[in-house]
Order: sequence, then structure tokens, then C-alpha cells
Amino acid sequence: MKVLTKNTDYAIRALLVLGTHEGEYVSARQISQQQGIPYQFLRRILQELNKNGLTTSREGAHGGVRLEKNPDAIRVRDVIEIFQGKVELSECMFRKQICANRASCVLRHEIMRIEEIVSREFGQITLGKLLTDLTKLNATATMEHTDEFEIINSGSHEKTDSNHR
Amino acid sequence: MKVLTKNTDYAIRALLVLGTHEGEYVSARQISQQQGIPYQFLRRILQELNKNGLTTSREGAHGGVRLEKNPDAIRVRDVIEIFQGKVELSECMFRKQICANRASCVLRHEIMRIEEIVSREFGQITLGKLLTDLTKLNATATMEHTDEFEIINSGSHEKTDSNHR
DNA sequence: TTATACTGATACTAAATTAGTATCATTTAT
DNA sequence: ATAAATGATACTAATTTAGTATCAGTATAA
Repeated sequence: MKVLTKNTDYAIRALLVLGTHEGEYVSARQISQQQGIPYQFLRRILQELNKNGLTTSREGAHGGVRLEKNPDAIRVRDVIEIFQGKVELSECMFRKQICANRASCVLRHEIMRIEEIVSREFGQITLGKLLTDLTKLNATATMEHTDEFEIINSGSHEKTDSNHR
Repeated sequence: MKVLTKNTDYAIRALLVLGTHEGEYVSARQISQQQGIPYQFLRRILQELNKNGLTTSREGAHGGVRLEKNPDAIRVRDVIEIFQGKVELSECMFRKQICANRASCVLRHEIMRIEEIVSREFGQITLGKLLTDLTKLNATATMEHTDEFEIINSGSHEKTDSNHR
């Protein structure tokens, strides 16, 4: 039972990076490398965030993406909805044929209730909150190396795409 | 964001049918027709329920599947876990590389919390409860035709598989 | 004025999951 | 014997998720 897809996961991590650089434009390449997210995949994700008004971008050298909205106004639920559709009954075998069958009707009722809970919970987690958590975590973390909160993606199979032609 | 797959959905509906015939063996064909579930697909689902001890079966003519456990002892969560894996972090991009990255770490923390809530909620819904709901629904439902709670699956594309060779 | 570092747009492929179908062997009631 | 059932398992199709590639255009700065 997968709750978050990579899309959403990467998007939130990217937003966290942007959140630690508020006002600045950060390039997809930089985020990709810092977070170990496949470059081209990330690019599409960032474009999607742009289209949804969470970020804005600047083209050309020294360009990149910048957080547009206030971190406290960005809810994890919003991001989930961009990439995975509504939490509440998006995939609905139900709405189309509402209670065509009473057995699915009673089940549906319970599922809707739980989906509402999940929606509410994800609606309460803002980027601002995550950034605070991150700061705390970084503060506690026995102050060693790493000037960022990176600690890359344990030597996985993923190439960060080193296309510096 | 799909919460239940067809597998799970069909399984629960099948269990509801069995629950309304406690002690009796009901054939896959019968359930398939009553609920509009593709026959072969349902067969595999029932075998899975058997293997997990929720039901038992009898072969041959007049055979079928029978509820083995008490409806109050069957939780929707159990069924979900059979077909979709654990609610809590089954798909874990996390457990394998726990907090390799602090950004995913803060996110993960929140997701785990929500998954626990979901798990708890689904753990509280038993087949017994659904059966009660169903009975009420049937009682309220302006007593017309339909001697069962069927009202088949609105003329869909699915064939119930009329393989009566 | 040209090389470089970027984004925009979009098409494509690959992998994984979900959904559904088919077949054959065996069992059991009649 | 035959029909109605399950057991086991292999197969296909559809959908979703993940990832790659390419080309056009823009801004900076040497």
C-alpha cells in the first residue's frame, strides 16, 4: 500500500531544498545532485510545480526555480493532489456507479470516512512545518561535515545524470 | 490515490456474501454472478482467502467456499494486507535506506504517523460491522424486489463468464 | 557574439503493478 | 458417467509509475 509515489516524494524534497533557499533561484541540476533525484524526472516535476503556482522559474544561466508561495501556505496534501490526484476518492470505482451494489456501498462509506481523515492529516502538514523539523534535525545531528542536509541517496542505481557536455 | 485495489474490493464483497450465508458453502460462480465479479479473477481471490484461513472450501458438486472465522474476527485491514501488503510502510523507499537523506527523513516521520492512523482505522472495521451495516441498509431500503443485496454491477463491460459448458 | 547554463515542452521507453483470462487436473454429489 | 465444483498455475492485457531523451529558446557573462 504505497502512500506516496516518487513524483510526490521528489517534489516535496525539492520543495524542502527551495525552502532552505527562499527567494533564491536554485537549478534543477543542483537539486538533482543534492537529493539524488534523476535529473530529467525532476525537471518535469519542477515544471509541474511551476504550473501549479507553487514555484516560479527563471530561464538561462543562473536561472532555476524559486519558491513562490509561503512555506506555511504549501500543504503536503496540495503536492499529493498534483501528482496523485485527490486523496478523497480520486480513484473511484464508486462515484460513477454510486452504490450500484449494497455490498460496495457499505464498504465505500467506511473508505470515504478514512480518506477524509487522511486528507485532513496531510492537509495539516505544511512545508513550513517540515522545514522546521528539518532545522531541528540538522541542529541535533551531531554537527559534523555536510553543509547541507543532503547526505545523498545511498549509492543507488540512479544516475543523477552528469550531462555537462 | 487509490486506497483499495479490485482484489481487496472484490474480496470484501465476497466475504460479505459469505457472511450472509454463514455455515453454508457458496460457489464462486454464485458469488461472481451476484456481485458482478469476473469469475476467474474471483476464483483466485477466494483461493487466497482460503490460504489465509479466512475461509475454507469444499470441492466437487455442491462445493464452494465457506466463512471459517467469526465475522467479528475478520478485519478489513487483514484483507487489505493479504492483497496489498501492510498498510504501514509496505512500499518503503524508506526502510531500506532509513533516513539516508534528512529531507526524506522528516517526510517519512509524518507519513508513518498517518499510516498508523489508517492502519488503526481499517483495523477497527470488521466484517461483522459491515454485515450489520448491510442488514440495516437492506432493512431501510424501501422493501422492493431483490431477495439479496445484489443489484448487479450496472451493465458494465465485465463478463461474469458464462462458461457453463 | 558566442559558449554555456539554464528552463519549456513534449515524446518516448522501461518497469512494475493491477486486472483479467485460460487451462487442466482432481474431487464430489447425483 | 456426468456435471458442478475447487486447486494450481500459466498467461495476457491494461494501466500506472518511473525514468530517459531531444530540441527549441532564453539569459548571462566571457
